[in-house]
Amino acid sequence: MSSKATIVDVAKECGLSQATVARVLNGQKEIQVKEKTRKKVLSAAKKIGYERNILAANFRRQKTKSIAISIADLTNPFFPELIKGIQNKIREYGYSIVQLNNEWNPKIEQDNFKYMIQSRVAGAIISPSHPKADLKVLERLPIILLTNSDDFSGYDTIANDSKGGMVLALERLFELGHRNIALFTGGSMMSAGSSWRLQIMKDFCSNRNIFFSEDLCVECDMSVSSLESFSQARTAMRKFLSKDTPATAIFASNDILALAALHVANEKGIKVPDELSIIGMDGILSGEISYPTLTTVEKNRSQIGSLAAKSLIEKIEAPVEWQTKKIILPCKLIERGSSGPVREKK
Amino acid sequence: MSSKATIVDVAKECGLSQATVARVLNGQKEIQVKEKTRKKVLSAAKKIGYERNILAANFRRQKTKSIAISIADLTNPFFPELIKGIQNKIREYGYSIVQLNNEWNPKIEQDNFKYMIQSRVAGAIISPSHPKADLKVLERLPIILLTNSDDFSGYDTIANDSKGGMVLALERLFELGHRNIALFTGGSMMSAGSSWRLQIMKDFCSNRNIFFSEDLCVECDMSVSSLESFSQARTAMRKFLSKDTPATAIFASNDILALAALHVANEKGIKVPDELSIIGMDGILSGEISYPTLTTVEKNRSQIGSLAAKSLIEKIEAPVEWQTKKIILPCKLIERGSSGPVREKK
DNA sequence: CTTGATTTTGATAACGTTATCATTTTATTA
DNA sequence: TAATAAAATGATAACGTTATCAAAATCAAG
Repeated sequence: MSSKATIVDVAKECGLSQATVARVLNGQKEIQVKEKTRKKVLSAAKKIGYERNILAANFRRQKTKSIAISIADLTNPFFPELIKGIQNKIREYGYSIVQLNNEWNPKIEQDNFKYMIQSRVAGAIISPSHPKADLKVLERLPIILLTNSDDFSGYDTIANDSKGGMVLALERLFELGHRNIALFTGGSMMSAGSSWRLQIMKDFCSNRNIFFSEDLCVECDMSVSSLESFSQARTAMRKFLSKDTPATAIFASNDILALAALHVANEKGIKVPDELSIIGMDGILSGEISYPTLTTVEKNRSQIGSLAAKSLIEKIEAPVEWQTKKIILPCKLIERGSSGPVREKK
Repeated sequence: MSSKATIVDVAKECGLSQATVARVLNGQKEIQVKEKTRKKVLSAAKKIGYERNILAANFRRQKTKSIAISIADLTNPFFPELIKGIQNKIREYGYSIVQLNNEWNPKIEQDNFKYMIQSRVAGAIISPSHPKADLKVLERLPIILLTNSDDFSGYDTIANDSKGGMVLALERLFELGHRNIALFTGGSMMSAGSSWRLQIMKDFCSNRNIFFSEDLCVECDMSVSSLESFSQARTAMRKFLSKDTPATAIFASNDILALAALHVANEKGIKVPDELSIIGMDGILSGEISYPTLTTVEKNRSQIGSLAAKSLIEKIEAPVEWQTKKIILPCKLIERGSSGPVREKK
C-alpha cells in the first residue's frame, strides 16, 4: 500500500472531494483553494504517504514534461557541456531530459525519432547525424536543430558561426605574420566534405594575396570516436611534415585535430608556437590542459544548450503561430599557448 | 486527426475488436493471433497512420521502460563513456534513459530521487554525490550504485577496485626503480578526505621499506569542474616542486591531477619520464592525447556502464527475491609515455 | 459427426489523474 | 439584510491502453 496511495485515498483521509485534493496536489498555479483546506490536504497526503503519479497525470493531459536530446555520440567532447547547458535551463521550467544516442547509425536515429512521437515528449533538441536525416516523422513535434547546414531550411536551428570563427583565426594568424597557413579539416557525414572550409581558405588567401595550395590541406574523418580521429590526424600530420611544406601555422577545424598536430610537433621537437602556430576549434577541455595550451576558436556549447532549451520551451508553450528562427552565435578566439608571431625558422 | 488515431479507430477500420487489435499492436510476445488478422490489423493501422501511445500503455501498466541515471556532473570526463555503456546495453532490452544531473547539489539530487518515484521509472543507476545521500525515498525502486564506499552497505554496487589499481601503479613504479613516490589525491565529498589512499601509500612504503612522509602528499578538491581542479592542481604542483622534494615519481588519484603535474613539469623543463614519472588514474581522453601520453590506471567505464545496466535490468525483471550484489572490477595499468625507469637526476 | 480440448477473438472493466461543469459557500454592495 | 457577484468545492466524465474473463471458432481424436 505504501506507494499505492492515490488522491482518492487522500480525499477519504481528509474528508474533502477528490477534485479539491487534486487542485492542491497537482502543482499547477495556486488558484482557488483556501489556505485551511490546503493544509488539511497536505497533511493528509503526508500522513498516508501519497506520491504523485506523474504517469497518470501525463496520460490524462496527453503530454509530458520531457524533452528528448538526440545526438550521435555522447563521448564526443562537444556534447556533455551542451547537455549541461540544456539541463540547467530546463530545470527552471520543470522539464526533464530523455537522452537518445544513435552512434552515427541512421536506423537507430530514425527509431529514436519514432520513440519521441510515441512517448509524447514535449519537444526535442536534435543534432542530426547525417544531412538527409528524415525529420518528417516529427512533423508536429516542436524541435530545435543544432546545425547550420543548408540542408535543413524551414527548421529552427541554433549553431555557432563556424565560418566566421574560421576567418577570425585566419585573420589573427595573418596579423601575427603568418603567410603560409595549413588547413586541417575534419570531414564528417554532416559537413559534406568540408568543401566550404576549403573555399573560405582559398578566398582568404587570394584576398590577402598569400600563397595557398591544396598541398596545405589535410583531411581526416570525424565520424568516428575522438580517439580514432586523433590517431588518424597524427598520421596525417606526420605525412604532412615529411613533405616539408613551408607552413608556419596550422588552422584545424576542431581541437582534436589541432591537438594531434600539436602532439606530433612535440614529438618531432618542433617548438610550438615559436616554430609553428596551431589554432583549433571548439574549446574542449583537452585543449585547456595540453602543453602548450591550445589556442582555439571557441564554440560556447553551454550557451548553445541554454539557448536551444529556452527556444524550445518557448516553442512548446507558444500559443499559436511560431516564426521559424535561425540563431547563429559568434565564435570567440581564445588565445592560449599554441599560437604566436611568426619567427625565422631555426 | 493525424496523430490522434487510437486502437479503437484501427479496430473500426479493420472490423475487428479493440482487444484483437491491441494484441497485434502492443509489441508483446507474438502469441495467439492468426497471421491473417495480424496482417489486416497492421495494414489498417498503417492506413490511418496509427502511432502507439506509450503514455497510455505505461499508465495502464503502471510502469515505464525508462531508467534514470543520476550523476553529479556530466562534464566530468568520467561519465559520458559510462552512459554510453549503459545506453548500448539497455537498447537491447528496449529501455530508454532519463538523464538527471545534480551539479553536486544535495537538494537537487533529492528532488531527482523524488522525480524517479513519481514518474515511475523502472530503475535507476546512481552515482551518489555525497556519502550521506538519502536513498530511503527509493525504497522499492531497483537501483544500482556506482561506488565502492562503505557508506552504502546493503545496496547493489558496481565500481572499480581503486585500491587494487593504486597498488598496481605503485608496484610498477617500484619495479621501475622509484623509491621516492609522491601522492596527489583528489578529495571529493565522496571519498572522505582520501584517507584510505594515504593509508595504502603508507602501508606500501613501509612494506617495501622505502621513504615516505606527508610532505610527499598533495591534496586537491575534486568536487568542482575538471578545469578548476586542474588549475588548483597546477598550483599545488608548483608549490610541491618549489619544496625540492626528491620525488622521482608521482602517483595521482585521477588523470586531471596527473595531467596538471605533467603540464607544470613541461613548463619547468622537467623531462617526463626521464626525470619524473607520472601515473594517473581513470583513463580519460585527455591523457591519451597529451604530450607525452599519460600512463594511467584505467577504469573501464564503458564496461561498468554495461554491467550496471545488465544488473539493473535483471533486478527489474527478477521474479521475486534478489540477492544484493557487490561487483568490484579490477583496474588495468596502461603504460604510456609518462612513466619509465628512474634515472640519475640531471 | 460429436465431443472435448485448444486456439483465437470479443466485451468490458480498470489504471489515477485532469477538465468541465454544477453546486455550495463566502464576500461585496446597495 | 437581501441581492448579487465571486470564490471555493464537489460530482463525474474522459484519456487510450492492457488485463481479465467469456464466447466463438478451430482442431483432434474417437
